[in-house]
Amino acid sequence: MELATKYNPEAVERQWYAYWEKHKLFSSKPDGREPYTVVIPPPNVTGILHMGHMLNETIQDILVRRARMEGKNACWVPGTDHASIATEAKVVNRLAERGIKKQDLTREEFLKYAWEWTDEHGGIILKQLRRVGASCDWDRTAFTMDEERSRSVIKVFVDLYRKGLIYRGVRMVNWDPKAQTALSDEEVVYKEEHSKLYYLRYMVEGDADKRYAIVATTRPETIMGDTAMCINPNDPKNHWLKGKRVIVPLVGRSIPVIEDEYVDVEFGTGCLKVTPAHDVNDYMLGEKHNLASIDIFNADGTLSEAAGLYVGQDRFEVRKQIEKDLEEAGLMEKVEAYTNNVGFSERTNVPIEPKLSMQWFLRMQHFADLALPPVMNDEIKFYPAKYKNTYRHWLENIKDWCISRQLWWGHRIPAYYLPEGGYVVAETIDEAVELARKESGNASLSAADLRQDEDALDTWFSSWLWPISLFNGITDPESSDLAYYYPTSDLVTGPDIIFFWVARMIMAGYEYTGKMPFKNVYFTGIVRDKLGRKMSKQLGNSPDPLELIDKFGADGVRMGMMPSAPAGNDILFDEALCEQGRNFCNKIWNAFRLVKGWEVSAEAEQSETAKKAIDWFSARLRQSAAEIGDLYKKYRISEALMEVYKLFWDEFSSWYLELVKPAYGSPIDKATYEATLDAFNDLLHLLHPFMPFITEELWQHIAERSEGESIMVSPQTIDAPKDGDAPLLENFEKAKAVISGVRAIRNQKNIAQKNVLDLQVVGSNPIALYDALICKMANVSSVAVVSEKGQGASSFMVGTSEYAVLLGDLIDVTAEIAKAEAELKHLEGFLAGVEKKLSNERFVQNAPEAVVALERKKKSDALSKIATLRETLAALKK
RNA sequence: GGGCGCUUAGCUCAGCUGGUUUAGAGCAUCUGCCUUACAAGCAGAGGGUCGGGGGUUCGAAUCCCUCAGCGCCCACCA
Repeated sequence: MELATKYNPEAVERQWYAYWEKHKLFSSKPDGREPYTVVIPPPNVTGILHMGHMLNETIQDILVRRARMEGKNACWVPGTDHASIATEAKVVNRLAERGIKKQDLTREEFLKYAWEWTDEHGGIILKQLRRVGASCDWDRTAFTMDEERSRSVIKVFVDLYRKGLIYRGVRMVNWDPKAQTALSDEEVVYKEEHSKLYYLRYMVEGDADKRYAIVATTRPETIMGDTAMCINPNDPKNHWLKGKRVIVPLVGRSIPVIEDEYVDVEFGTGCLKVTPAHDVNDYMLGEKHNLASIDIFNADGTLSEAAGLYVGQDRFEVRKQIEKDLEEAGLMEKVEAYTNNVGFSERTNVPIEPKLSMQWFLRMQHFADLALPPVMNDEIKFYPAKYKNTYRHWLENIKDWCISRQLWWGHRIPAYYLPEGGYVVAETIDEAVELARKESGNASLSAADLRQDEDALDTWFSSWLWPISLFNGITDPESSDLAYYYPTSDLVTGPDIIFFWVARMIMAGYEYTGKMPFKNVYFTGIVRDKLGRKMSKQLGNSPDPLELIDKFGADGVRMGMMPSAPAGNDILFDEALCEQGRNFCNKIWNAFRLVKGWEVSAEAEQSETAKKAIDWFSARLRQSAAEIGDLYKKYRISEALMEVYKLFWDEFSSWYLELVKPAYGSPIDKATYEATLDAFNDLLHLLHPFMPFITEELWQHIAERSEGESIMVSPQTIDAPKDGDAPLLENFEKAKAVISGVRAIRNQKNIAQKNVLDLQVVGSNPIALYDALICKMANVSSVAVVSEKGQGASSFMVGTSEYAVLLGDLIDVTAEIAKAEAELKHLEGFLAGVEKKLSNERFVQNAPEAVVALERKKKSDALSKIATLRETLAALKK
């Protein structure tokens, strides 16, 4: 078999993914095994894969593949989210391109377009996930608006309504004038903005001296909605305004001066304009002081008839215009530059307008009480744990959730209005009619008489059911899938949706199953560019994951991202990372080429060196596998990968393979060859979760694969560490140090590897059993035990043993002296530190015996090394 | 304004309840090598006193206080 010198991922990746799918290797059905379940954070149905997904899905796939290889029944459920606002916005834009306005369509017509769009784009991202290697059970693919999930949402809404947890009412909500819908508090992002602070003159009504109050505001366009001016009763400078009335500038309306300690005396002039319809705090003042509320805005952010002025103009146009008009009217005192925080819609990125409107809300205190304890007491574990704080703070300050959206794309609220007023909430229209008849006493009411609420539900009102609804657990609480797969095992997601999604899933989980929805939450970081900036279209710093996969292979990109992505840490992405991943693939590939290129001989005898190498490497494998298992348990996945990486590259390739490699032109003995294949097989198993494609590709050449088999379900063969492993590994490290010592001397003296050298060890040889191995790797004739090292030797220490390489004329005495003196200085400093400790009586008395004993060992070792060095120096200086 | 977290080699990070030879890894760097698996490689090397200051302790990167810088979350005084 002829193998290329470079690994070509393109040639194997698609083929293996097709093979996995064909043989349903990701498929999961309940059985007697321990389940391991992950539900995907559903990406937007019309979205495409970005670097954030790439990281997130890679982590999930590593966990899922690892669990699968451990013999668990791994089930990773994929799906997409209908993303109501985002998708509706996209559909609206697309229609606009065709010259169609949403307002001109009926709900049904609009939804037809929306489904077309969904069918066209939905599923793209699921295809892309396959390129990454994601081992999802595709037969279980779900959509938050498919029939099962929709029924679940409606059922839950009705249930919560009947439990009294959902209510309808007029409240001040966050209004998105672009999407023209209410938003939840979580969908508002605050940004600092450089704006202006306007000081307006409010003339005092009937004041002979034409005195006026000055009100500072950032939003002069809202004065048409003013229904009071407020001062702090304890503010002496404004005492004179008490009980007076003032005239709203330009508008001419007379409003009362009210008093409330809410007003900050220090801000501006201490006079606050009160606009109850357009400011949250003003709204509270209005409630308290029983003020009128004038809603001066239309849903799209233009001024309404109620404003009386500037009707039909946009809010920001009006701000500019009113500034001029106020100045012309002599009602503007001054304008200052001002920086304040403005709330923006997370989706449409336009400033939020606080607006009074009729909405549906979910009472959250009940859910907060359910969801806080299990996280705080670690029944549900967060990785990293610091997010527990964030979680607690939100739950301890929970506010009711506005769940209605003035959108068509989504789950329509199952509330039905009766002709003569009032409404009923029901899962189906039939049930609604029945309820309506009872409610109204009118037995002749029919479906046609009822009008369903126009609003849709917040997307997250379906997402929060995801771990349950994926297993049909809402519509069928006795579902066998639910019983088997739920609670799910691990959730992998970003901390940015801890409130939107994670917290609410925990709430729904306990409410509807009485159990947690998942046992562990792994929070990923944000993928940034190498300068630490967020990836954005504007900056053009966001690579396309699929192009990266084309260039470096899926395994290369996966492996490249992971080492620098510990849980909760942002990753500074650079293509160089993928190069490292690609190089690693190549390393694995070439190691395989080497092994497969060997000619195997049944007659050849196994060398002592090969035996030693095999013993050592199996111990090394056991040690690493245990370490890796421990790291997985702690969700330190990047460190687990680093461990595998070093194991393969340094220990296996650089040491083991070089040790067992037969001389040029010679065959390898059968026993060593088979042991090497076994080790390779073990390594492929450790590598597979991280790099599924190349490991599957190579495994077929190692194992006798029959159609349908796969490395991912083949048994692991690495044992737990054994008793003798530790000393064996320790001694082997010494042998490596001796070899490295010789090589370093070669490097310094420019002596080629092919020149055989003479090596001596002074006094005794504690690792004599590795002599042959050292001879092979360091290319020395022997390891001679001598009482005194020979002339012209360059020496080095391994532990407390002194090794010497005989160099004859090549020796550079000055350099040797300098080297020895530097080391002596270092050791003397070290010894001084140790002796300081040991001469401290309190240390000897208080420190644990083991620690003191260790210090004594350090001291004697140091003394012995110093003695050796002094002798060396003396000899050199002769 | 409140809270949380971070600051360890050029870069990205480990270093858990203070003690295992005067701090580790990967990448990058430097030197020498086209050595018959791999130059996307091999061998070797250099590089930090753990943000500043103070304290606790026999002993601190590790605990406490303080200052500085950075990041995130929440609140949202017009």
